[in-house]
Amino acid sequence: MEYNFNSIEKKWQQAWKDQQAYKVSNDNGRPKFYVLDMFPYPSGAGLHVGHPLGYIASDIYARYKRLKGFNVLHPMGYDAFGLPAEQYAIEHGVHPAVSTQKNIETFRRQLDNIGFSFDWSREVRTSDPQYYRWTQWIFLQLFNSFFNRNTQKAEPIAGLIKIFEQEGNVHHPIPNEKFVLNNSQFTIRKSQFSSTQWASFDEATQQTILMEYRLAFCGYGEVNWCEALGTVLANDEVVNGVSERGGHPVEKKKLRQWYLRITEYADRLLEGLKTVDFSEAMKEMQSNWIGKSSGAEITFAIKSEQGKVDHFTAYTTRPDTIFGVDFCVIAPELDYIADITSKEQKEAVENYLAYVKSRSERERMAEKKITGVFTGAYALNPFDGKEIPIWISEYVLAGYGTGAIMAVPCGDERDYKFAKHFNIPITNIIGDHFNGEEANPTKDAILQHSGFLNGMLMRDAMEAAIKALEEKGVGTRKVNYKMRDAAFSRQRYWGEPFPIKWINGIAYALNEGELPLTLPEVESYSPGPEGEGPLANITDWTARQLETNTMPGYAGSSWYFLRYMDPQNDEQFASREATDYWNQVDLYIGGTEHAVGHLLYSRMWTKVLHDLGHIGFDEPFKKLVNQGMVQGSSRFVYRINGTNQFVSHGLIDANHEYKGQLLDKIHVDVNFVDGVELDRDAFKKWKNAEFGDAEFLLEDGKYICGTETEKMSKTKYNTVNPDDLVEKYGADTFRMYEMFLGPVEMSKPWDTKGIEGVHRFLKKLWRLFYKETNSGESVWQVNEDAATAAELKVLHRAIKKIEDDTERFSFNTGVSGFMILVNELTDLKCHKREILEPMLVMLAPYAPHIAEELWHALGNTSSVIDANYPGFEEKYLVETSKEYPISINGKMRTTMHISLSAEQQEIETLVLANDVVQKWIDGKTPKKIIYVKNKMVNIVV
RNA sequence: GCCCAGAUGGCGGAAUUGGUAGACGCGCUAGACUCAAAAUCUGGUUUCAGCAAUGGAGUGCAGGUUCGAUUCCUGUUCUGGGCACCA
Repeated sequence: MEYNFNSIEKKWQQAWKDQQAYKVSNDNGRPKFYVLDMFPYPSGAGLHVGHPLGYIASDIYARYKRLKGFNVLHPMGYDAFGLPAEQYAIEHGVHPAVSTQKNIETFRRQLDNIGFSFDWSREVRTSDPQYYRWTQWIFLQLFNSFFNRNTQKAEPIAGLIKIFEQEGNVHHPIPNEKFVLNNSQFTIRKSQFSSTQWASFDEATQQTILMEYRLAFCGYGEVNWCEALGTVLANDEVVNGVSERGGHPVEKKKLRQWYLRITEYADRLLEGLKTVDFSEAMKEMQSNWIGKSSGAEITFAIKSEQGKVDHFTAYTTRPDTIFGVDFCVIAPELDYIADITSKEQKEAVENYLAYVKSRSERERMAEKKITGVFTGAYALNPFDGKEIPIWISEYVLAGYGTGAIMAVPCGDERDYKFAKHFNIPITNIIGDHFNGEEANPTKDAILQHSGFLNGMLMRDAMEAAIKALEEKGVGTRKVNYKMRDAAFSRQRYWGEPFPIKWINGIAYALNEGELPLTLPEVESYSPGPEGEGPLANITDWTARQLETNTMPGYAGSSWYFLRYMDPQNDEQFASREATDYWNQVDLYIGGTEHAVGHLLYSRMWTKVLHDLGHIGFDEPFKKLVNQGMVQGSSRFVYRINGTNQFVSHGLIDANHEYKGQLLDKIHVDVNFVDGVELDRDAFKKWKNAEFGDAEFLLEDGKYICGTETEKMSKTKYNTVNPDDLVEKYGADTFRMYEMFLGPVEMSKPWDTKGIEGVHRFLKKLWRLFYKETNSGESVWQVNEDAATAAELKVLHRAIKKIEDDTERFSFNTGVSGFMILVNELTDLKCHKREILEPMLVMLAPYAPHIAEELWHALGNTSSVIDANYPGFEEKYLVETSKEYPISINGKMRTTMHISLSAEQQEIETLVLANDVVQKWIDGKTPKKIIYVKNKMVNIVV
């Protein structure tokens, strides 16, 4: 028998499928373990070698846990709604459902090649009506709930209505402080209303107010509008002012949009991070995104010519610096600017506002010039009445805090630069801490020139200042967040329809019985009128007054981990029994790119479902592992400009030329390159029209390519298809090699070269079972002899090492562990069942096919994947006698055989009895003898 | 600019709590088998000096703590990632 991996792998993949070997039941008496991969968006490009990295790691862990006696849930599915399929539909007229189905089939075929242990009976697809029915249902839960700030959790909106009927909203103020209700009958101060007022409101007014509380709500707001994509994007989908997908420009636009009131969960999302096992980097990304800061809002009286506006409010995190305020700055978008501008400054202000308007978001972010204009008005310092000029500048953002700041140039770098630029005098309140050259944001200075705060340490003065502000009624303690409510609608076709009906401008939820509201067929995927989605083109849809937006890509992915627990349930999104049993995802593997998108949204949805009593846990993922990116290792050829001559990399001059001639640097398909040496014939055939007559200037008879590490992509010809590697080396080799590349978390460039080594290892392992004779035959050579102590030692050490490595996700050293084991057994000429059988069980998570094949060859009838993971015995791990290094004062002198069973005391005796040691320490009594971790004995004289 | 992570042979990377740095693999190299090549197997492979035994240096750079530092501390350089007018 040769190691014919292709037939072995096909055979066992089929067998596992036939036996439904990976089908898992909800509760089979064993402890549960939930291993989840971030499900893929099935793109048309198929898998490259980077995609399976995380899947292989999770598969190894899932299989390992199964062997360890756990009931393991390890499902897979598809994030099937999304922009690319729709874009493809617009360009090629193919229905997104059709292209998505085709892409899924490709993905599935590629995944199956690698031998994963997914329970495919639990597959979910977010675009399946039986799935998105429950996405819509959860949306209705969000729509029909509000966040009760007093209990800090989501509660049904029906309860809020009862409260309004009894006491108005005194104890439940409208979350948006800027909200103003225009009602002809009542003037509502600070958006507060009584029970009688509530009762007198008409339906429209009541619904408008309720909309201000709903966790999924509709409102007008500035959104990130992408003209090229014809849709709105969430903040995390915009990178540097352009869309994450496609890199199209994004502008601010006011539109009616659906939102998730995720800001209400800011604190709990932050708190929850303490209870989960995510990397520090990941936690930090999330908490930066939430961006909690605490400080105070301070009201400044305004002294202006017109006198129309008598005060404004600024937000600061440093109320202790109140006496260092030398000017105030308000955002150009604020509506009261015209009312405070003086006659003299009117023209300058108007010019400035026009200038700001002319600048795009992108320019503003890219340039960061210091610009601004004086309004002619003054703010009065609430404590000493000092007149403070009020400026307008684009560096103050309207959307954060109050859109107005108090500027303290000696303590804040931006304020300092602004003051210098406009020659505003600077007050120094921190003495020597301020050198006049740059601002110093310290909190450890003693305050000066600060009225009643003089002599106080800044960190202590914060509290004192807030107290004083509150006592005077000119300020309050205030917490702010950078995070905004998440835009939750898209003017697109390929997404979940909202289960919402509009009647007289009021949004009403559909009944649960009307779900799923299925996506209708459309004739064209182009946008509807006035920035609306394609659904607005359908007469029947609009006649039914249905919402024409669809949900964004992250809707379906915010809860899919729950559906896997009970995927066929058509009564509920998942039974409480199932969610109680499977509970949190014990191990979640995926990339960091979802740090502030998917991971935050799914955490929020989980919390809402928990608050409403639908599930019993409020964090979805117990442990998160971020796999690193696999980068492409690109190869280049260099053509002399204007010729068909290609110059080998080593012949190129330091200034990237060849004998003074310019070179074109051309990406070449990495699959034609062996290491760095180009397969010249394959290269010519590749693009025959262009390179067919290529001539090569060689070095040592070879054409050497240039290399660079870049992102893996088709256009750079640096993608490697796993199918090809599986075909050539087998899935087991491919799996182990992906792991062998390095730690799962680390990003690394793909290099196919080393795969031979792993393949050689598997062949060597095979030869422990089958001996190749000189005549070319293979003979079964496993015997039933009892293992020797040396062999058992080798085995048990390997069990311990590989188990440890697997537990701590160090799969690369785990693979090394197998290599060492096989090398040692080969050296020992050990072909004993007693040793080889447990080895196969350990191997099964890493290389399941070969393990299964040899397991059956040993005469086992049941599958290796149902075996028990071997345990190790301590006694085989302990060295009975070992060569110990002995050092005197840290300087190593010799080695000695010492019995390890001896206690530390006995070792001292042994050491001191040794003549050589006695000579070294020259008859002196050692001060101490340090016995270090079974490794070294050090004598300090 | 701010925050985080990292830097180890020709290469990918090991060293789990401070204890003989360089496991394992690639590559290179010598040898075996072969008419030959491929495949396979065996040995060598941090570097400098030496025929060798052996000795010196060595984990980005400069210091420190320690009998002993890749590991801990301070400073510094570079690389990767994240955030970026959030007051």
